[in-house]
Amino acid sequence: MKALSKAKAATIYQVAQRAGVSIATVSRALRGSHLVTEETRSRVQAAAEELRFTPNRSGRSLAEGRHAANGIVFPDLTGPYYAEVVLGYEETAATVGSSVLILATHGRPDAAAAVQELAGRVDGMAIISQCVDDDVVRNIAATGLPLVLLARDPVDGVDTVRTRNERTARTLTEHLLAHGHRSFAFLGDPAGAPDVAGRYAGLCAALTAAGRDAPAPVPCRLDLDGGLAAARALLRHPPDAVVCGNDEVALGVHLAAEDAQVSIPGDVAVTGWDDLMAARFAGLTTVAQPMRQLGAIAASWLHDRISEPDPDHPASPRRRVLPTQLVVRRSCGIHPSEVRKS
Amino acid sequence: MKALSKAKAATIYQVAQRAGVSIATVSRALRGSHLVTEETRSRVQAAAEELRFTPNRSGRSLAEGRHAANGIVFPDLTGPYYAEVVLGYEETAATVGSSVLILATHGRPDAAAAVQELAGRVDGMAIISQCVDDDVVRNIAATGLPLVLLARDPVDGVDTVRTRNERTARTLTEHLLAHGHRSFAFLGDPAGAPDVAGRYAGLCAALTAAGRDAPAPVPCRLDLDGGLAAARALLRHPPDAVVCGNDEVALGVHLAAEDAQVSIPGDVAVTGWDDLMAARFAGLTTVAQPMRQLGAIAASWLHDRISEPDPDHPASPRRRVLPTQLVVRRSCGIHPSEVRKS
DNA sequence: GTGAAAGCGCTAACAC
DNA sequence: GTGTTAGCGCTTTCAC
Repeated sequence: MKALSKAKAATIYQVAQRAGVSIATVSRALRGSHLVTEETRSRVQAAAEELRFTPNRSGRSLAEGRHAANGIVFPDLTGPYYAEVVLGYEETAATVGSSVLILATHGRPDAAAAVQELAGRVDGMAIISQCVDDDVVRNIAATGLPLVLLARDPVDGVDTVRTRNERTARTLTEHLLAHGHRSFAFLGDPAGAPDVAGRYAGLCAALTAAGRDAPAPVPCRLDLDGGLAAARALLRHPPDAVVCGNDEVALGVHLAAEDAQVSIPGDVAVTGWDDLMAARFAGLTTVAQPMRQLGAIAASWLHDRISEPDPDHPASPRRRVLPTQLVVRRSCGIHPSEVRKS
Repeated sequence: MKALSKAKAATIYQVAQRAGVSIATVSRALRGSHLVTEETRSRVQAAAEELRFTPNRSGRSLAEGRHAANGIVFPDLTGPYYAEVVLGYEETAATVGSSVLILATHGRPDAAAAVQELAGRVDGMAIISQCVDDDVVRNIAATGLPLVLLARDPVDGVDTVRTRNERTARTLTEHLLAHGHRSFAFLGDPAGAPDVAGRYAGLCAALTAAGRDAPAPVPCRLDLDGGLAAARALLRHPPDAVVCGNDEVALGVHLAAEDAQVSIPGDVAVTGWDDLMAARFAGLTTVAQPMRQLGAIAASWLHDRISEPDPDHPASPRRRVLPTQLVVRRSCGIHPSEVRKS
């Protein structure tokens, strides 16, 4: 038995030689074709194991004309939101035999190039939120590469999955109004993300319907620090209620309120969005959304597209809006005795 | 201008034909070689854009003999812990030009096969915790594929990065003893993860040093529900302090305590590990660890290995233990007035 | 049931 | 500066 080179991975040729067969037979044997005698198969398997042979995926992909891999692009993985979506995606992709490539854009200027390059290594790709421009999306879609947009405004003929924002934001606002809150602030930049835009729109719609003025949004980064910074200014003259673009912002407001000795919900009500684990422990009223499912649907739709019978006449684009749910906790001013567990 | 086929991605041959040059020139032009006139380059670029050409990565990888991609394997992505590690990994990998493939094992029985298959599509791979057996790790390492183990007991000659567990657990325990706590419980399965084992060992060491008996561990799943379930039984006769394998478990204990009307820290002290965002809002005493950095180091070491000058004589295996830090909040019994913000 | 050989899309010598 | 061509590792006809 020859010494194994530690540096170079074994190829199908070496396995073939060792087993005394042709590379075609090795390929067949290892992939479970029934066109091989059991005897040959076990000889091949033995050789493959001795050489620790792992088929080179590039070779295989090239020959098969597919990558058996999908990509997912998102702005970041901080905060549980994207992580959950990615996980739902991975889980479903795995069940249909696709590997998953991730790409975080981090707001990098060269994000477009990175996405393009990703497009060359996958059979399909999901894009979350506004991490790249519509132009980039259109270019890639025009390539024929299957695409699914998540939590993002639809583009031309591309599949899109979103969660319900506007309607639930209206419900949330009505709830706050019922609590007697009259003056409102909104933390988040509607222009920055379609989800935030929808939430702001819902707030405005409900306020207008109630005969009240809608506040101008207070743009801020969608994380703890963003909320903290925005709240510091805001809390000097607090409104009755601060509606935040997401939970992290709302939690930032919590921290700022603590610093400023402002009581929640005594002095000001606060709401978030996403229902992160931390929201539960902070007693934050928020909106739960099926993040995992968002990712799962993307992976599943992508798989459908990839295995479409006639790619020249693709099925018409799919759209779906997943329901979201108001989760009332104490931060919006509900009486302590009424606080629902969970 | 011919109609673009929507179904099939363009190849270098089509670009060459359209630009009236050879494929070699296309390759050179597009990759910024200086061996092309500017005039040719722009012709090629125009053709490439018209055809929306994206180089097929399989072809390229095969020719170059490298994938320009790294993998990372982890048990799950729920809870912020792994997500942070993965993000740190992605971030660093991106800066050195590697794409990232993720693989969640979910405790699947065929995890080994999935990891093997992953090994065939990457230039290197990081493995977090005990998501696959040592045998699998050894097999892959023997292949010559660069590997880094994270938060896992070392294997043979494989690079390993961990975070400090035992010593900080001792510090934590001493802190609890100083609070006057005398009876302890530990929630988590030391046999399930090396991190947990280290934390338990530290607890025991500190207790033994203080002349007290170490409690037997109470095995439980490392998530909210695991902690909740384990705590329900435990809280019927609560010890002075419950030391948990991680924050999620500790937060589960919080929920159980709330249900059972047991006060934290009045009736029982609780501590976690990881310093999740939720821990801050739950007032949980815990231990912070540099998860992001863990991932970043893995990616960087992998890159070093991959570009090692002489793969036949690899540098000796690297080991590193990252420091962790006790974060004292109110759940361990500190007086409210002393609670440190953060 | 097995082997020989033709690609898959690309890079990199090597010619010119 | 550009073209020709030989692979990279694999799958898959097509012969036998």
